[in-house]
Amino acid sequence: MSRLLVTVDIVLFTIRERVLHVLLIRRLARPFENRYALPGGFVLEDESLEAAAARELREEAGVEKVYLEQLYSFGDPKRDPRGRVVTVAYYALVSETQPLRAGSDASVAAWFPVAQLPTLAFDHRKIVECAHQRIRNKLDYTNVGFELLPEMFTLGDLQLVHEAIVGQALDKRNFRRKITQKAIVKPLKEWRKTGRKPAQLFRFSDEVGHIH
Amino acid sequence: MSRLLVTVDIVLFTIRERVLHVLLIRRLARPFENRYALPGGFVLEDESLEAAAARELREEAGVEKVYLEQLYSFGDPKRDPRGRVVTVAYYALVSETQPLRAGSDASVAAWFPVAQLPTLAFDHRKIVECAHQRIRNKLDYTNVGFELLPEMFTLGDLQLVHEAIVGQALDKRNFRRKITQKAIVKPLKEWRKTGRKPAQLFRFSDEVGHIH
DNA sequence: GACATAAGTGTCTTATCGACACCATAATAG
DNA sequence: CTATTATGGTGTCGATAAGACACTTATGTC
Repeated sequence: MSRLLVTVDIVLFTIRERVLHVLLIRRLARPFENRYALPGGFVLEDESLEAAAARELREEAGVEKVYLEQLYSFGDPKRDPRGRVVTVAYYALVSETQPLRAGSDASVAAWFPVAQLPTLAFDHRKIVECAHQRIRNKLDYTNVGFELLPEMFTLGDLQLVHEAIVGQALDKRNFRRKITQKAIVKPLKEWRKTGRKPAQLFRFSDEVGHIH
Repeated sequence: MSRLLVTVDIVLFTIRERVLHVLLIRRLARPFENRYALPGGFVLEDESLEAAAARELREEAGVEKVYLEQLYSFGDPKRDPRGRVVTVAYYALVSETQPLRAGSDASVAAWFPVAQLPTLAFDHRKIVECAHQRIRNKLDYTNVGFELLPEMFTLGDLQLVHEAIVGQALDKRNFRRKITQKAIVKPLKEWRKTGRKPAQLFRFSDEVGHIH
């Protein structure tokens, strides 16, 4: 009946320049000094795991109100050289347009393409890979794709999100067919006029509700 | 940076009499004295989470060598009236023929149909429902169905397992087509002679490997 | 030998998924 | 102003998967 250190670590995804990125934080303390690691920290005595994850996201990444979901718990006794630490990993999704609050120490937090990560501290690489796999799997049967977009988006935007997550190009017509016939998206009467030909805007059809 | 109590709880499934059952243990101590609860216990300082789950299964249920997979972690600060306890839940699957070792205190451990559970201690009902949903979802695209069967089984057996998990009858011909064309099952040259017409025996085709 | 029980087998229809090519519209470059 | 370029938007065909559906066969029991 021993007490253990319990942390949460969060894999925060976003899409920048059509590429899936993860937020990493440069460690200033030992162990793994100067290595990049996931945002995270200890769970306090009276907060839920999810609340801890949300708080760490706020404190370390300056991010508020994100889609947040539990990923997996990692408890190998040797995963932290300092001693026994169990971590409950979460993943989170933010749209590119929702900027990180500058409150976080910008010099240490940075976005990395998920396909080109630096060497990470602890077992964080494994955690990132686990999270990436999870959102790839959930792309088809849940709403995770929408969480990486602003409220209004074009079908082109949505396709780019899917392509960034699965890491390969998709057929435009097949993609649009699948999305529209699932009726999880609601066409608006507005068109985006930027760029080339105006594109119709859509929003997530909240009548369906969020599926996890 | 507070230390927290960390437990593992295990939802152990089996199929008895064509119905999905869960193993529960009657609590002898407070809180929830005399209520049924999931087998589980504290994680020791130097064992992994999975090792803790396997150990508790051995100690409390007398079960060895089962399919064991992490389910979810529950960390509501109020989930245990004694104080803060984070639990990492696992689910496990055993075949009906693999008997529980009598070593466990048989008077307190008992199987309950998952559809007719007694009132459970803590948040264990939620954990069982979460596990049930998980294996239902995984039935189609993983091997969980086989883990509830002995090494050799008939397609009729396998169909009964699927029916017990999804809770409804399946069409025999469609089921057999799906199973056989996925080639995840290997026909043997043996027939089971019990019952009525002899039925061909199969085994899980381990060439495919286990898919989680 | 009649009956009860589970094993085993095929077709048709429908839905889904992937492959595939062209025109339209607006901004920008020359 | 017109040529270029980038993105938006659209339909068909074939393959595959999935669901609905009924009868015959082998064995044990009464």
